[in-house]
Amino acid sequence: MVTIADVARHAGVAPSTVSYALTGRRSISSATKARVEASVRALGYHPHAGARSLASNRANVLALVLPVREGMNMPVMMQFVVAVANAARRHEHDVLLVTADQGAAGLRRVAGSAQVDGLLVMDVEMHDERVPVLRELDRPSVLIGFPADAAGLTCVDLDFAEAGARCVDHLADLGHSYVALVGAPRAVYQRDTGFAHRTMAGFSAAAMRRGVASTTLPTEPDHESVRQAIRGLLDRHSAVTGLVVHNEAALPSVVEVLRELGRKVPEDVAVVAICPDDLAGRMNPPLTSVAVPAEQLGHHAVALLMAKLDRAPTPPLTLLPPRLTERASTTR
Amino acid sequence: MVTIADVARHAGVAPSTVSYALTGRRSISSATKARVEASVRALGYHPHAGARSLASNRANVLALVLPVREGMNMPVMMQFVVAVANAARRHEHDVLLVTADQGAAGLRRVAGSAQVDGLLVMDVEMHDERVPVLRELDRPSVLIGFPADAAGLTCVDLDFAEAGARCVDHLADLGHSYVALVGAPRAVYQRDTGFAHRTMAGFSAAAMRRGVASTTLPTEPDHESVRQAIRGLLDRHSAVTGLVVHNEAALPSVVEVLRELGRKVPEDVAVVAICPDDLAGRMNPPLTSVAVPAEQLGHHAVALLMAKLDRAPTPPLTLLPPRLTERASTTR
DNA sequence: GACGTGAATCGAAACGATTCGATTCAGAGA
DNA sequence: TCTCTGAATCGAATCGTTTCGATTCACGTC
Repeated sequence: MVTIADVARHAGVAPSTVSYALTGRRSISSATKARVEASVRALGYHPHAGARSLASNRANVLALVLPVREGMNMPVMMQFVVAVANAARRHEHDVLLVTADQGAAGLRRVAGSAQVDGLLVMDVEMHDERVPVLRELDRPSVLIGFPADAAGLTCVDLDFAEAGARCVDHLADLGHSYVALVGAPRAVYQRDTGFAHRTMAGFSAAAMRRGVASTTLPTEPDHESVRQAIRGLLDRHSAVTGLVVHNEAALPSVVEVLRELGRKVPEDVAVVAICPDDLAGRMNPPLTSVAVPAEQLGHHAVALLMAKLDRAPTPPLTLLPPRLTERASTTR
Repeated sequence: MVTIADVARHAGVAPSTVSYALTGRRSISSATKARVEASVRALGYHPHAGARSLASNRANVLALVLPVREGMNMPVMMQFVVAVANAARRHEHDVLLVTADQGAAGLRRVAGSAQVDGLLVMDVEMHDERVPVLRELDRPSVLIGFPADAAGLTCVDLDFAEAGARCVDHLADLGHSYVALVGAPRAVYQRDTGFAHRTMAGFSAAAMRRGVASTTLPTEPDHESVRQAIRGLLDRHSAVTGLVVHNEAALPSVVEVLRELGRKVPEDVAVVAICPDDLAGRMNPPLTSVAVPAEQLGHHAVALLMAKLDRAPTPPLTLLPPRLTERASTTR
């Protein structure tokens, strides 16, 4: 293995000078710096991560705590993961995966062993068991999503309440007077997952505000369940002409079932989705949607965590404003 | 921070004794061991990962190199990731994420800095640029999937050739005499991704062997493309009565389009999918399928990597045998 | 009773970086 | 000429483990 001492010898300087030349923590003459960098390349030097973390008390690694639970949407999740990993790299950090089944012990382990400098927690529930653990840990963390009691935490999320409201507003603007929210699977609500609740709350509140009748139903993603749910919905609430779908996995089935039931989109039923933009655009017809900006959320979360690591002040709550894109599934 | 010296003091032994008691690398009397463990719990001691890796030359971390490319199926990918993470934990290892966009430099960095002990590489292409890098690295690695030239590498994968063949055999057994392979998006073939090629090869070879006419078509996942593809297929090859679908994302659309075209499944067209079991079972009708055993593959890959880390001999190539499950989309 | 043996434990030297004074040196100011 | 200053560099301590002899001790043997 090539060590910093080898580089120092090769460049004719002291090891500490190499360190300063590479980290930039003290001023080094540009001539020396260039010589050091040349030696680094010549020898193929990579600082030993363990030694570095031991000496500097920084691992340059973030933990990404990702639950994989029933009803979750994997493509969206994956977008997050990749966005986070890439954003972290841009800040000279790597990402260590911690799955939810490792539980509180997993969090304590990676934080306690100084394996990671900070934690990023995804898919936070209203009463999340991981939240108290995070509080007791001495490492900074950022939650993507937020719990009922967010005191003392840093959270980022899409403003789902506003997203739900924007959907209703859009439909109301188009003249619809009876709308339904086709939501996440029941399990997600039972877990009290924040984003699902907030969407629903925003949806209902906006309906009230706009004087639009509304109803909501949780939906399982398999085709048969969707069929029964939609059929039941249109039976019981025959005046419904606008659907807000907040369930990526069920989306194709919803559209198909409407067609099957002879309801044309958008003529008979308008559909607005809350999902990643590319998914909405690929549907047939392309769906008007409020984007879930996975990429942007991931970047933002990493940026906040970096700020906390630098002891910079950070806003406790960041809600990204929803953006609605009109496509063929709703028309004026 | 609680250090091993603190634990040693608390337990009344030398630091080295604590180390031996915890790692089990030398025999320690059970009385002492118990005392040390009690102290560890009492003080909440976690060994400092950096110090450990520096001293022992092992990081207890695996790199998971995951590309996220066009045409890839995220749910399957995610199953892999989670399976790998959990399997790694069972071997006392963590998982560091390396995304493909970090390229060869990323591999060199994590390996060169001793950040990881070994690498797991997913979605390997026939002529994968990462393969030469892996060869030059001094760390052991395991590929999930395999390249054209696998000499000197350790690879695990589902036996996709056999999977394709099993599908044809099943359809041939049912009396079908003209079958089609609805494959991955064109981009996947253009990249020379191994699994897609091998499925196609196995499919075609089996068709020859069984005296069954066959055709193949790459397929984009969006609904409209699927419709055109399937319609075109049934126009040009009107005698096709059996479909093998190796494209998770297109699956729902394929079934829907068949229905739309008035072809009943399984009466008019039999469908066999190559995809994760749960997905096949959730479709309407439930599809006969050859399972892509993500969980099993992930575990196996980790087990092999662990064996290599222990310098145990490992088979260079492992092909998991495909398992076909009959469901409602094909009938006798 | 001296001796060899093996199990249990100790002590100290790595491991490879960072970091904090200390040192050197050139140039400015008096 | 001497001192002062600040930039550039050096040297040594430090981080918290693991690991490799060395040491201790109890016990059985001759």
